[in-house]
Amino acid sequence: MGYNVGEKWGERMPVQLNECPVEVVFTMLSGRWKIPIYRYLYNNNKPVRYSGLLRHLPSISKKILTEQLRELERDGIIERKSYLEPRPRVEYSLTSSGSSMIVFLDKMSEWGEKHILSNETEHR
Amino acid sequence: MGYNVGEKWGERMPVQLNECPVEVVFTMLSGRWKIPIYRYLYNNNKPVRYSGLLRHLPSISKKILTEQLRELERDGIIERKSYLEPRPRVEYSLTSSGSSMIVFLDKMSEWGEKHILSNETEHR
DNA sequence: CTGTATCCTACAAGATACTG
DNA sequence: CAGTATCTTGTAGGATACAG
Repeated sequence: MGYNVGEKWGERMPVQLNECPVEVVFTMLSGRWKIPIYRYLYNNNKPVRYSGLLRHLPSISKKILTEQLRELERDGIIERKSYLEPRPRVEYSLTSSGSSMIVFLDKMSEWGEKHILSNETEHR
Repeated sequence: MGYNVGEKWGERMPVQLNECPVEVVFTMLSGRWKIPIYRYLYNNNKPVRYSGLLRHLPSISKKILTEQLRELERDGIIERKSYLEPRPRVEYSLTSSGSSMIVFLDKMSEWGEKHILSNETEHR
């Protein structure tokens, strides 16, 4: 954890070198809908269509969905496959790199389950 | 990972139940300076003064520093101790709960080291 | 030294309409 | 079906001045 302090956290730009990997990974996943999208793809465990995502995420707009998908794709977390067949469709799925994020996401979830509740009760 | 989709991601509010822990933990740590602050406290391994943080984080303003510290404190990640002695000072340190975040932060860092570079080379 | 109080700005996110 | 193109808005983050 001995990295320089980056000047542009949260900026959704392609990754720079010499940044703290934790900050970089955080940035990759920060976006109102990225974790929900990840969860949906992960749980489904098979490619999901654009319209499927739209249906599953009740209050997202198309513009935002496309934006977040493009960023996830750019960062190598998801994969986009377009089929122009009879009825055109686009399918999204996690890349192997994306799937491997589950290692720390699981740990995060565990930490959360253990500490979020104790906060709640502590504070009232 | 079978949680409902929260409506208020990124909102820096006290934690609600029934949310995805991953999203909650993400929210706890999202803030331009939270990871840098965490890193500084973690690496120092002993209480750090407000002015020390201010000096270490070159381009942060006092308002923002105080804000982020208050949120980290509210979420049980750091601890604030104020001494009114001859020369008043305030010291911040990680709580044990905060320190235990290192478990997933290390995994995140590992993932980052492995995948960020391969992205870079891939894309040029 | 350790903060508040104001004011300001940039940008992520959303609403809505249009398109290949 | 799977997107763009515009326009609007809320809010995180910052600059600066003042205060206990």
